[in-house]
Amino acid sequence: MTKDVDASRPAGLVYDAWRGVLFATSRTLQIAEPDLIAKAGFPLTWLDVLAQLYDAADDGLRMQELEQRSLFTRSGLTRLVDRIESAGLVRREAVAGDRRGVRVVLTPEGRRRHDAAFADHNKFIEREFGRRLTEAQLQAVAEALATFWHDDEAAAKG
Amino acid sequence: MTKDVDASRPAGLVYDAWRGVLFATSRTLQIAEPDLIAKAGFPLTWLDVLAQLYDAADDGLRMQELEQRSLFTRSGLTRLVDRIESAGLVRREAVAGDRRGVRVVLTPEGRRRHDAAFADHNKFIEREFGRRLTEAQLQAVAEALATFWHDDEAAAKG
DNA sequence: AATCAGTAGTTGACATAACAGAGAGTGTTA
DNA sequence: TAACACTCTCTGTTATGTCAACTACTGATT
Repeated sequence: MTKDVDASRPAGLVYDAWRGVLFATSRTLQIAEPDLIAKAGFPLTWLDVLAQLYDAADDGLRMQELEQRSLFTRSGLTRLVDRIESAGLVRREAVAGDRRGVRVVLTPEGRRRHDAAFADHNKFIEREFGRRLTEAQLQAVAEALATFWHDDEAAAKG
Repeated sequence: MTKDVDASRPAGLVYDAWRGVLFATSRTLQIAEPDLIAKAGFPLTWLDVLAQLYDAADDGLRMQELEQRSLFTRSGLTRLVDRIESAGLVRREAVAGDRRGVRVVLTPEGRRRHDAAFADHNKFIEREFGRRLTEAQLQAVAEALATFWHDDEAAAKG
C-alpha cells in the first residue's frame, strides 16, 4: 500500500471507516430496495420524491426545488416524476404567475401510499441496519456522520 | 443481536445513524466519481474491479469470484469487464481444466492505471471524507461498521 | 455411452440514469 | 417594443445496469 498518506494519522484508518460506510450503504440498500418494491410497489427513488413532497407545504414543490433536495439531475427528475405521475401518486399543477413553472403535488392516494411505504421502510431499516449495531455504536455513528447531512439542510435553506 | 430489536432504544437513533451513513456515502461519491474520471479516465466501477484483481493472485479471478466480491450481478459484470477489456486494462483467459470458465487478469497497463487511480482516489477520500471526522470518530465508525464487510469476506471464502 | 441436473458465462429485451441542447416564458435594457 | 440574457422544464441520444433466457460445458447416474 502507499506510504505517502498523512503520516500523523494511522494509515488505513480513514479507508477502513470509508469502506465501512460504503458497504453498510450498499448492503443495506441491496436488500431494502426489493423489500420496498414488494411491499409498497415502488422503488426507493419514488419514496425519496414522495417524502420530499410530504415534508413540503401543501402546495408541493417546483421541479427545481425537488432537484436541490434530491440526488437527481434535472432531466432524471422529469422522467421520474413522469412515472410517479402516471401511477397517480403526484400531480403537476401550473404555477400562478410563471407559466414556465410546474408545481408537483401529492395526490391523496400518493399521501396514503407514502405513509405506508415510509413506515414499512423505517421498520426494515430498524431491523436490518439497526440490528447489527449496539446502541453505543449507533450513537457514535450518528454523531460522527451528522456533518454530512447538515450540509444538505444548509444548502436547501440557503 | 440476532432477532429482537431492543425496544428500549431511543426511537430516532437508528434512523439518524442510517441517515448519516447514507448521506456520507452519496455526498462523498458525488464528488469522488467526477474526480476519479478526470484523473484516471475511468469511473469507480472500473476501479472496484481493478482493485479486486490487484488484490488477487497473479492469475486473476473468475467472473464468478468477481461477482461475489463486488456489488454487481453476473450479467452486469460481463458487460463491465467487456468495457474494461476493450480499454486494454484486463484480459480474459481460458481456465485450464474447465472450458466453461474464464479468468480475468490485469494487463501491465491495467496494473499501472490501477496504481495511479488507487493512489489518487485514496488521497481524495482522505481529504474529503477523512477531513470531516476526528481520529476518534473514524475509529468508532470503522469499528461499528466493520460487520458489513466482514460478511462479504466470509461469503467470498465460504 | 446416453442422459440429465447443475454450473459458467453471455446475450436480448428492457428500465433508468446522465449529458447536451431545444423550446417556451420572463424581465430588463435601450 | 425589440432585443437579449436568463430561467424553467422537457426531449434526444447515449451509457449502464437488471432479469430472463440461452449456449456450452461438467460430472454423476444409469
